[in-house]
Amino acid sequence: MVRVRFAPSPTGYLHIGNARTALFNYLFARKNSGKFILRIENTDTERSKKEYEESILEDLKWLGLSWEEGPDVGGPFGPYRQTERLQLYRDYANKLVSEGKAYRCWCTKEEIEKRRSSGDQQNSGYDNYCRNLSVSQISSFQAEGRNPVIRFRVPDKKVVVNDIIRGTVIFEAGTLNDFVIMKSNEIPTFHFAVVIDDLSMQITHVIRGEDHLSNTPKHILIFEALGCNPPAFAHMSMTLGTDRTRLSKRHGATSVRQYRENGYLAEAMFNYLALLGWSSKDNQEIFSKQQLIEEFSLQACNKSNAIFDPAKLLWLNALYIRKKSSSEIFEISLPFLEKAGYSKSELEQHKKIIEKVIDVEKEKLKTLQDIPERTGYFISEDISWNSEIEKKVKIPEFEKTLSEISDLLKTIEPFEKSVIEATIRRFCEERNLKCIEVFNPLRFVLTGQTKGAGLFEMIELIGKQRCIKRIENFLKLKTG
RNA sequence: GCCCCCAUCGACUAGCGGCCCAGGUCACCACUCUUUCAAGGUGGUAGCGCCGGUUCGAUUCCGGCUGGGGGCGCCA
Repeated sequence: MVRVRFAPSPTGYLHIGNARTALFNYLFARKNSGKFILRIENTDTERSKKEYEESILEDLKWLGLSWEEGPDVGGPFGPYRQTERLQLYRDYANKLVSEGKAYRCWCTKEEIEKRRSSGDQQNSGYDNYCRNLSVSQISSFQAEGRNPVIRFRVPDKKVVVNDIIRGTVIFEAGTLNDFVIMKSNEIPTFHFAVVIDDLSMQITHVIRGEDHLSNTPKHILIFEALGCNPPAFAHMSMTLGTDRTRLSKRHGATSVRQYRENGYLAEAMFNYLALLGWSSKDNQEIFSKQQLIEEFSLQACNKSNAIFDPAKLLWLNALYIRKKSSSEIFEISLPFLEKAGYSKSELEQHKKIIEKVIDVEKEKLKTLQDIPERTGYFISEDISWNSEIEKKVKIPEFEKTLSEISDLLKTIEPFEKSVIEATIRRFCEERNLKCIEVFNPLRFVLTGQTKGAGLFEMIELIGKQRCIKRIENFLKLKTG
């Protein structure tokens, strides 16, 4: 039984790169009919926040990922929050100490740094100072009231990582320093907690970012010291920003929360993230979740880092918007409409018309955020005209033509797209006017915009009375 | 300083010794469709980092170099 986990640390919103890691774990679990487990790694008590944990869970769910075991749903290997498992880590740590595989170290940060900078070797980090302390040294440290950390006694040997994505990677453990597994506050470090948790939660495959590849020997060494076989490892390529450095705030939006708030669809994000560092045999680009699950494999993962390209995400987003029905889009765009100032009741009241508008405007939408400005002139009673844009559409004697069209509109019955179009086209013909010279300015007068859906469907949706009123208002404005 | 990973168009990638004077997608450009804006259609610009091997033959295999990324925390 395949068991994989995603183990975020709740120190911020769900990052795009982490979301991709979560996604790959999820796909692998589903593909292999295994379990996907969510574990909260909150041993950094300084930076971990409950709000972040909640937001990460929300965003994962929004993305469309679901888990069988986790802090919210429980499970047979819980608890799933590391701060609730402290006794477990302490027990294992003490076991290692009693077996001589780990030891207490009383050095302060300053002492370590001092010895490092004064030493002749360029070697960085801890110098294994407390490895073999005498009983008297230990008791004198204790007498000083120092709180020790527990360090792992790193053996001098080769450690082989058989990585599913990268193949065999060999490390010389002798180049590692004895690293801390328990902090002086008796909270485990990441390296120790992951191993104990992956072990006790019976994780079979550890799928994580390449930034952990260099740390993997430490983890394997701990598994071995505990007399256990390590899980299989798969280190995915990293997600970088457009300048090839780590994706960070400098690159704009980096959390899935931000994309969600900017009007991106979960399906688009899901699909896009899957394409980063993975590809199907035939280079297919558009996948449903189900197809992705069927096609996914770790072997097909690319070894080189991938740059997050917002432009391609945007393209996919527009594509997924076009694929959705207008009632679906209406539902998910409600928060955006409300944010633009429409009340819930107002939106409910105009539901039918907004859906029609979405139908007509759908193919122009890039994000859900575009919806308010695209639908505003259908909902509002009155509109205003931007004088800058107006300059583009001026034509001579337009006022006169406009009032004639207004009169014409009054006579149209039924007020439907095809009838309106036929009437106005006939009008242009009779006056010997080029259609385009009439259509564009008319669009501007009626909507305040120079872009939008087909002119006649817009006129129909705006409605006879409002069209006439808008023309009147416009003429009033022009003639003083 | 030490250790590890990676290297095909601007970006994501296909390629697993000859089918490749390198294919697809996004972006970009042009044309087309068109009442606007899009979407769509057609076409185009653009890439195997460098140097040595191996081989009849290297994008593909090996080595070095260079470049990029990562790790070496009482952060995860």
